[in-house]
Amino acid sequence: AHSHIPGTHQQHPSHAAVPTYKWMQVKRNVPKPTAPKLMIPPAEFVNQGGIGSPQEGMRTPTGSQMLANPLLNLNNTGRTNFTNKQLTELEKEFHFNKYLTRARRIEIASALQLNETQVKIWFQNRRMKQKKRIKEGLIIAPEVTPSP
Amino acid sequence: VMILRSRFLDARRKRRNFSKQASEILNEYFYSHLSNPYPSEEAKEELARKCGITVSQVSNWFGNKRIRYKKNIGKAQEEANLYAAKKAAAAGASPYSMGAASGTATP
DNA sequence: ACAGCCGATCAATCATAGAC
DNA sequence: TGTCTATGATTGATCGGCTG
Repeated sequence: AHSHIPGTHQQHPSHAAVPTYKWMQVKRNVPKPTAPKLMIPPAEFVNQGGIGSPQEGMRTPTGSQMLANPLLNLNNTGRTNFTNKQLTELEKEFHFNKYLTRARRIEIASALQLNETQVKIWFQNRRMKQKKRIKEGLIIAPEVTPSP
Repeated sequence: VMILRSRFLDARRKRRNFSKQASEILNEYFYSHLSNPYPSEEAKEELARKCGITVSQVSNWFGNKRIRYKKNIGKAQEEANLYAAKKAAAAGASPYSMGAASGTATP
């Protein structure tokens, strides 16, 4: 987003080299604070007794949220750390529908404690991910109901 | 413990560094288009072919390269720039450098 | 007007290969 | 043989453009 007509304006003459073009100065907007987040340490809610259900798609990003107590969020940045449970549910829903209806989105968001936007974005990213995989030859057929 | 599980699913993350030659090609393109290091889909396909990697990998490479270049600026980047610029100039007509955007002007 | 989608990219992070 | 750095991949979220 950003690169218009290239090679047109350097920030400064800079005798030597390394001009510093605008793409180098692109700064994305702060990732949003994401939900107010209640700071109530639910204490022993860490998770039901042990690995009750490691889930199919267990994904443990070391350290970060693996012991995720704050079943939701982030540290300081706007990047949300989805829990395994959330990802598992989203994945399950995706398998059912590649696209969400407004109503469904609200249900999911509510059930998983996420914003509607986060759910929406997750599905968008998930679709792109699948497209990429199919393109790379992996993964099975597209399986699109060829609607007659 | 659970970390073990990570490999289970994240197994794909078994990466392998690209060949020296592939990196050379990618860097050459990057520095010879430093003013706008955003190869088109077609350019990516060609780079992928020449490097023997996938288009996605080319995209990942440029994405990482751009971000990491910014994170420095005025570092070894300067050096690498000269290196690549020179090399590109020498190579002259073969690889890329065609009309397209601009040209790196060569001030 | 407008929200959702696409395609590309960003930015932070993960996990490992390779340098030392 | 371990430690530290370079690097490829992943992913929640943003940017600009297009569309119903």
